[in-house]
Amino acid sequence: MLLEPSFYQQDPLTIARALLGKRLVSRMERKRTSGIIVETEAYLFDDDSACHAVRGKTKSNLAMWGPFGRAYVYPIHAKFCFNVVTGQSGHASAVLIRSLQPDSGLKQMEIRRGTTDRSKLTTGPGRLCQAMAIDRTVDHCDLSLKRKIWIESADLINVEDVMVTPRIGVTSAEDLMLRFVVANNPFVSGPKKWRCNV
DNA sequence: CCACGGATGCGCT
DNA sequence: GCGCATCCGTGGA
Repeated sequence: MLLEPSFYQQDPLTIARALLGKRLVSRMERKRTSGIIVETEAYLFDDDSACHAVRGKTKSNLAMWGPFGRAYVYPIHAKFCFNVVTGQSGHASAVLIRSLQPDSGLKQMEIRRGTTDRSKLTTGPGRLCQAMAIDRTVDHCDLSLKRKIWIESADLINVEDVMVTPRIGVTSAEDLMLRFVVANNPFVSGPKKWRCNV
C-alpha cells in the first residue's frame, strides 16, 4: 500500500529507520522495477555539516527546502543519488536511500546495470538509481502521485535487525550515527563491520 | 571563465 | 583494499 503523505512529515531519523523493509517502486521508460529498502541515511537540518542544506538554498538542492514527500535527486561523480524529502517545509532535511534488495523487474535492472551480478544490482546509492532509471527528471517528483517513483508499505524486516552506524563517504560529521541498515542483509553496502552484527 | 571536490563505483591487486 | 575515472555544481577571479 502507498505510504500516506503525512509519513514524510516526521523527522528524518524516524523516517530513515521506518523506511527499512519498505518497497521502493519506480516506473520509468514504461518499465516497473522495485526493491526492498535495506540501507538509509538521515541528513539533518540542524547541526549536520554533511547535509547539503548547510550552504543554504541553491538551484540543485532546492527540492530539499520544499514540501515533504518529494524526491531530491542530485548528481555525484557521474552517478545519481535518490533522497526522500522529510520534515517540515523550510527545514531542509532528507533521507538518502543507499541500498535495495531487488524485488521485481530484475531483468530490466540487469539491462540498465549491464550485469547479472545480483550483489551489484541495487547495492549503493548510484547503482540503485541506475537500476531504476532514476535521473534528474525525478528531482522534485511527488511520491504520493505514483507517477515515476513511490514507496509502499511492506514491512518485511524485524525491528531488532536494525543496526545503526556512522554514514558512508561523508567528509564531515563522521561521528554522527545516522545510517540505518538491516543487519546481515547481503544487499547492504559498506565495510563488513557496518553490515553484520557479529 | 576556470579550478576544485564530492552523500561514488569500477577494476585490479 | 586502493587508485582513479568522470562530471556537474559551486564559488572565486
